[in-house]
Amino acid sequence: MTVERLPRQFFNRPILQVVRELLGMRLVRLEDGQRLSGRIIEAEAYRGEEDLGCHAYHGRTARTQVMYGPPGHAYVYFTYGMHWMLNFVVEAEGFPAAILIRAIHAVEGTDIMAARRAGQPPQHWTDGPGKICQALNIDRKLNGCDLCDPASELFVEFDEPVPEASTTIGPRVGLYSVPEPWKSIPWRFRVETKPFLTTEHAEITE
DNA sequence: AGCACGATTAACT
DNA sequence: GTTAATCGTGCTC
Repeated sequence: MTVERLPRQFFNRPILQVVRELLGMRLVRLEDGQRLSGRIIEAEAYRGEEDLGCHAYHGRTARTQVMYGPPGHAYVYFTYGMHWMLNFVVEAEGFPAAILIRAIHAVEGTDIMAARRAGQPPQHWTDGPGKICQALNIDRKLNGCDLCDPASELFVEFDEPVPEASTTIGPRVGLYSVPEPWKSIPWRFRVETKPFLTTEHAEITE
């Protein structure tokens, strides 16, 4: 089966639609031809200069420049003095909007991820935005990376979409000092944890 | 040049 | 539930 990278057209649409459809898709990181990948199970939308939770509320700066660029690129930033965060730039060029990838379910290259997430059990390899970047070796070198360039080392492949009924929506995480309504606006999307299963079985399966 | 704070994590009580 | 770790960013002198 031939799997294709999601085209720029996919990212060049209203952000909430893109976030919703990203669930289940496969994030792929290539390192010397080695594939590290996982299905996206949680993501959040950050949209426009009015959104006080979005870095672009400062306007265009050296850091947020990528968010104003064309869709389908990676916006990778550093925070809390130690963690990298991976985002996808979406919507039209000139308008700042990005999707934070918060959690993936590891599929390929899990031995390498396990080594980088030393001491952590599988369920904690990639269940946070900083953890994903640690497991997949994503840092400032990938900021601005074109996800739609056939030669790029970071991209998204089509995989089985997640049914609407399996998606839960809620407020974004970690915006402690952001004023309302932005603090509570329901722009966080995640694949619902299946009930009646223990944590170690509550994962996406084919 | 200095400052406050952050789209977090891991370890602890 | 609480907290230390740690430094880039954008703002104010």
